[in-house]
Amino acid sequence: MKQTTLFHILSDETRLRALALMHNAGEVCVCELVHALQLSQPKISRHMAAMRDAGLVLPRRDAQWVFYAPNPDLPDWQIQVLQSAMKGVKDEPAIADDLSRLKSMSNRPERCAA
Amino acid sequence: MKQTTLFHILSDETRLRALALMHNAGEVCVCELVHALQLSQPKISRHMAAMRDAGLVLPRRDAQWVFYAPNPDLPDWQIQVLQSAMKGVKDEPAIADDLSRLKSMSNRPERCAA
DNA sequence: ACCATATATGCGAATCATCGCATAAGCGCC
DNA sequence: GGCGCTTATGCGATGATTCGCATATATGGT
Repeated sequence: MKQTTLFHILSDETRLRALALMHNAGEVCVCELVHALQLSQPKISRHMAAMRDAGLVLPRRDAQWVFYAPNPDLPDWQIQVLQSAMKGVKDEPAIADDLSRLKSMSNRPERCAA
Repeated sequence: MKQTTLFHILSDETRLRALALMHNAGEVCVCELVHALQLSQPKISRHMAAMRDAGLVLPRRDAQWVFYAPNPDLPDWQIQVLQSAMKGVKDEPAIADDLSRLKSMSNRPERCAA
């Protein structure tokens, strides 16, 4: 992956919020993101596709759901960029709201074993 | 500065190369960047303006030259992102070429005391 | 005042990113 | 096969980014 690609991914608020949610809650599926971030399903799906194509997140299909999780096998410098980015957003109220909406979501899909 | 602003700045190859040159050589002026990166002067000037407006670099005017240097007073997470970004580019041949062109540049302006 | 060097910017063209909407595709269940 | 739920994508519109070119501005020297 080109260096600029990682930074381009991180330069969008929706993708940053989705990443923060994944790093806090582990695996999340698209419908959880839609609920927590309060955005349209196509919008979430496209942004997740961008991150998947860049290799930043890994998809796992489970029945009708697709769960996305941070890719743990990135080069060191990319892991460090992501960690620092998470530090940079961890005190944002919007991020806390996203997480709290996720936790209070009813109908969260059951996880089966990865 | 919004989190996304930093990443947007880093998502451009020209700005990354300019940052790498500054982090390796300290202060550099626009004409040095033009020579080292082999790009047009207006292009360099605009990219430096973007980084200056974002607070990432600090300008210092010295006679007809403007020297830019990395801003050392950024929030921790931003410093860490920048350091990781520099790790990510340090092995790129293009970056090494930029630095070598800078070192072999004749007519480099004299630095006066900051 | 004039000129040379260095840097910044106004402007229009071309390119790229993002979005909403509709719709397709994948999966389980009956 | 048909239905419901979930996710992905084709398409056109809109807005942002980047660029080249010309030109303005700033500084120092003669």
